[in-house]
Amino acid sequence: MYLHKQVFDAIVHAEAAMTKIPDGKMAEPPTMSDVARRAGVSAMTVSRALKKGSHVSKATRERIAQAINELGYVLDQSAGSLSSRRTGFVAAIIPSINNSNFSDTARGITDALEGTGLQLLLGYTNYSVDREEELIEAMLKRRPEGIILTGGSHTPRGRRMLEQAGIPVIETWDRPAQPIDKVVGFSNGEAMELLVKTLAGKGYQRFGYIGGTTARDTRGSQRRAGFVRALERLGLPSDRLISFGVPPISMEQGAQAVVNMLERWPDTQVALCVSDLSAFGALMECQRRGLKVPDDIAIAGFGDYEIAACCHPRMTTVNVDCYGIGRQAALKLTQTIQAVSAEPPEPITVTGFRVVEREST
Amino acid sequence: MYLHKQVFDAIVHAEAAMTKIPDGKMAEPPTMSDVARRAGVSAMTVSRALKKGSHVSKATRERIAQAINELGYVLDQSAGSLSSRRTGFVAAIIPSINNSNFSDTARGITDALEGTGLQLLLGYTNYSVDREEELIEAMLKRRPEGIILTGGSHTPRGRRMLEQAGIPVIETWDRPAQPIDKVVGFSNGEAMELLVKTLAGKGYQRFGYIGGTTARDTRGSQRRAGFVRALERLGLPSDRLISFGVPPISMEQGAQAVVNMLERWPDTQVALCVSDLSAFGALMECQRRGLKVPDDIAIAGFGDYEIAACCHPRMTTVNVDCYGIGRQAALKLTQTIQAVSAEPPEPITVTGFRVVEREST
DNA sequence: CAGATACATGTTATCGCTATCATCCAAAAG
DNA sequence: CTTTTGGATGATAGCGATAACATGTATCTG
Repeated sequence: MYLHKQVFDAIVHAEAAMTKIPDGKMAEPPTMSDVARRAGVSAMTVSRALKKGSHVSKATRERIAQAINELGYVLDQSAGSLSSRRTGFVAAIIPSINNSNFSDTARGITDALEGTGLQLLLGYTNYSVDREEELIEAMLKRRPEGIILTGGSHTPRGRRMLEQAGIPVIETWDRPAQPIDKVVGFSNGEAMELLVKTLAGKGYQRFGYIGGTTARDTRGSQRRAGFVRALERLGLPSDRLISFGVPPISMEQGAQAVVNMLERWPDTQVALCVSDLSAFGALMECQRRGLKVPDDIAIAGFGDYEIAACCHPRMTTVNVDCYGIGRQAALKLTQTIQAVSAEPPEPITVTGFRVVEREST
Repeated sequence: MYLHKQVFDAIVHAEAAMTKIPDGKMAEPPTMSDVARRAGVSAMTVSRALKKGSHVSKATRERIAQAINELGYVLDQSAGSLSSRRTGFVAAIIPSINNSNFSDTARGITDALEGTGLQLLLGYTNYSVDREEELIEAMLKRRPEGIILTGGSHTPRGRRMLEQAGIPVIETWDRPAQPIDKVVGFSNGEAMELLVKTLAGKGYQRFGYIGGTTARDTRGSQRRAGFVRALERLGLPSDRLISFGVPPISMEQGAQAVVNMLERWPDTQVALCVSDLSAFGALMECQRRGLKVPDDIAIAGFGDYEIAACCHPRMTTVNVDCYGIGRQAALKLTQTIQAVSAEPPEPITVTGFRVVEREST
């Protein structure tokens, strides 16, 4: 294409990487036929040589390898996919790649995909369902063989596209009331409830909660709801709720929120935070103000980030096995794809969580 | 009669996308021709209707939109790419997505790509050049329109593939001696030198350095080299070097390393760390041991992560504008791609850095 | 009102690869 | 010595879209 070629030419000129053809025009990147011609075989044989497990004689294979090397040929997988109807990748959409539990999930997916011939294509939404819809469409246009999503909230159109895509869909990190297809997740509400109960068991009575505004982050909202529910069951006050900023709320926002909380309810005994990051911000701010944690105020987070195990005092939190969620999601995906004769996997996998008690409570 | 069959087929298609047809096979997803038939136009017109800026009458456009909706059609971009020679995505390869400066760079890229019609495809290497080579090949097989890399160290084969790919290549976060193509980066060595000089100016004399083993993380090695160089110039001892673990070294490793350092050189005045994460680990460990920071020992990091601004005491570090690197890299990429008549961009952009002095030194 | 101009649409020929079937040949089997 | 077998290879026909050109119609220009 014209545009493409210009760019190509410019670079070739700059790098002198490609050879000039007599008439002065630059060479297009080589195709499989070029390789075939040079190796004295048919294109089909080159295709076979590039695919493991097909019958190509050793001699031919070597000649082809040499031709590929000389030409600097790289297979065009898009063309291959079109023909074979297999694109060789799966899509995963997570809210954020930065400083978040979800990147561990992404690692889990990558690791589980290792050796399956499937590659991960990652997208992130910044916690926006609209952005998610865009991403779903962009991914689907490239025909992934499966798709892994975070959470169970999608736009109606996004949901519809997923339902009609004809590929396995795995929703993670949540337990949607109406799953699209398969699920690997846990109840964020229950996890937070467990934390509240555990701390109540240690004698705490006046709980506060710090999180973002509820609209965007559904998992955050569920944690907050779990907080309220648990306290109501225990007959303890559940109205000390600080909503501070747009999710994901940052360390700095956690710091501001805890100040806010202590102004409104100075006798709060323990502050639970929507994530370890805001909890950390709160923890540092308390120290800055000369408050002793946990003696003057206890603090707990959610997610068991590295920071929770490493800060001082070390922080109580809830571990939700982010990496395992990714692994299991990818596993379920590949099992579904390969479920030709084999049993299809369970539609729903509930992953575990556990409270990690440390020094901050 | 004929019409009947069309409608029937179409309905079967639409419904079968989510269910199974009687014979148990999954329905094929609808193609552009299916849409065209249903809308009573040619495939080409459907293609036009899906592309902005092409002339399709309002009435036709609406009929097509309806057909698309009824069939749940999603454009197959791989097929389109093959024909148009434009895949509509750029590849970026970063060392790590987890808790790192590089995810900010990724954000910068995404943001700068907004509205260009180009999508980001992200891969991460876990700091392994071999993994990088694999990723380069995997990406190139999908024919990106450009590729953004972190750093200037690649395997010979990886480098060769990049040179011959015929697309713009941007190396970032570094100033390679022999760039492949374009560069957006800074000298990690100089940045660390500046930090040393700044702190020496405050009176510190006995500097220690904490980093990972030098083999993998080239940027880490460069920072370390800058550390040594700066001290030599100042005539100060530069032998207090702790290499602890495989990069990227974690918070926990930073904690262990600082202990190690204080055992070997108890009179160290300031510990510089390869990143804010290890610096944070060191900071917390010092507090745990009752050391006052910065009075007993000063600590500085590198990268200006959120944690540096939020921890207590707030941490001195070097800000290197990660987000800006991503933005500028993506900008340079799109400029190069679109350099039809316009000037091609400068081959090398040097990004700035600055020391952020806070309470920990 | 002829010719120019712009828009609306269709037809045809690929894009680069792989599925499929056909062919050839040598080694094994009967 | 014929038949069988299976490995090695080639020829052909798409995969689903778009570029490029062709055609037809409406609107404008002088």
